Amino acid sequence: MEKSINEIIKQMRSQKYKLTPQREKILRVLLENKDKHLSAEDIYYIVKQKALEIGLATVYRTLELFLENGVIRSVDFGDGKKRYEMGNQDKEHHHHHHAICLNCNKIIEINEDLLCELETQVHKEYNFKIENHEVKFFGYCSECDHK
Amino acid sequence: MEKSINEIIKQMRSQKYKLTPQREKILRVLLENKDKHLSAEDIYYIVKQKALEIGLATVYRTLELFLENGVIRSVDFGDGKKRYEMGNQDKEHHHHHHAICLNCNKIIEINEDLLCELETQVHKEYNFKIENHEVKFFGYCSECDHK
DNA sequence: CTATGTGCAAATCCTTTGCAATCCA
DNA sequence: TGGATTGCAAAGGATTTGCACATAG
Repeated sequence: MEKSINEIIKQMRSQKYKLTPQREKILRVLLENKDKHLSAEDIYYIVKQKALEIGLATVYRTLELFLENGVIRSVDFGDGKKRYEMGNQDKEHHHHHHAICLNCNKIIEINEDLLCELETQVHKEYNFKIENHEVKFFGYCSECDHK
Repeated sequence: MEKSINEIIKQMRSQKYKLTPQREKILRVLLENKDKHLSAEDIYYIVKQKALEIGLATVYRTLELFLENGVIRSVDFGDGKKRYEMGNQDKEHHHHHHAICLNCNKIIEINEDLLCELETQVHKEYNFKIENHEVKFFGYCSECDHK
């Protein structure tokens, strides 16, 4: 279940963070675009459009803050910029995968928790022809686990 | 089976490409560092060290060339720069996965063709504690497949 | 009030590009 | 020779940082 904006705001307040109009607006933009994978610049322009003066640096700093607090997560589609979406990266939370079209750059969200059902599955369910896949595991190696 | 340097050189020659000392040196550096995941800058310095004057732009241009011809592939560990290694990205070829330590940034190569055996497997075999994994599929969606 | 947060501009980092000089085939 | 390739320096795009001013709590 996704956290509501109020829960997140409460969470922020309870820490040493201030709830500025900029932060709240960025949060709302992210919430209103759960399906979009916005870049920092995307967010910057959307917020400005909504009649709030804001600097690009503030957007970056706020996203960094949200990232550190598990409010959002970042995804990298290899196009040179990071994108952001609601939700944290914890293992407990739902992971969804992305299929990126090499031709039209469309990003298809694949809600499939098991990685087991490999190319065949993806191909069947989404009619997406896989040319290449990339897997990254983030975590701690045996030497660092105990630190 | 990996192509030998001679095969690759032959392959380059057979096309419209010229075999310059810079290109050959870069190729050798890549061949000699199969396990390293070098960035363009890494390669630049290694080549210079080997007593060959070269420009960083040439390194980038050569890597681009090799990439287009399937001589090398690029990997992105999310640290802001691309890294390169021998081998192409074809589905027919062997894929290996990377486990990236969040603490020491060590990159562990996981030679496992089946993705099925998920976290449990990786944890058992490499003693790597996964906090997060990311999967990317590159290919063509149903709308683009036929083009 | 005062630590925190903001906007702006400058700085950084990686990568690409323009161009005249150079080199391989 | 002549088109491909190089090195340099400048340009580019994304992100970060320094700093004086503004503001939430």
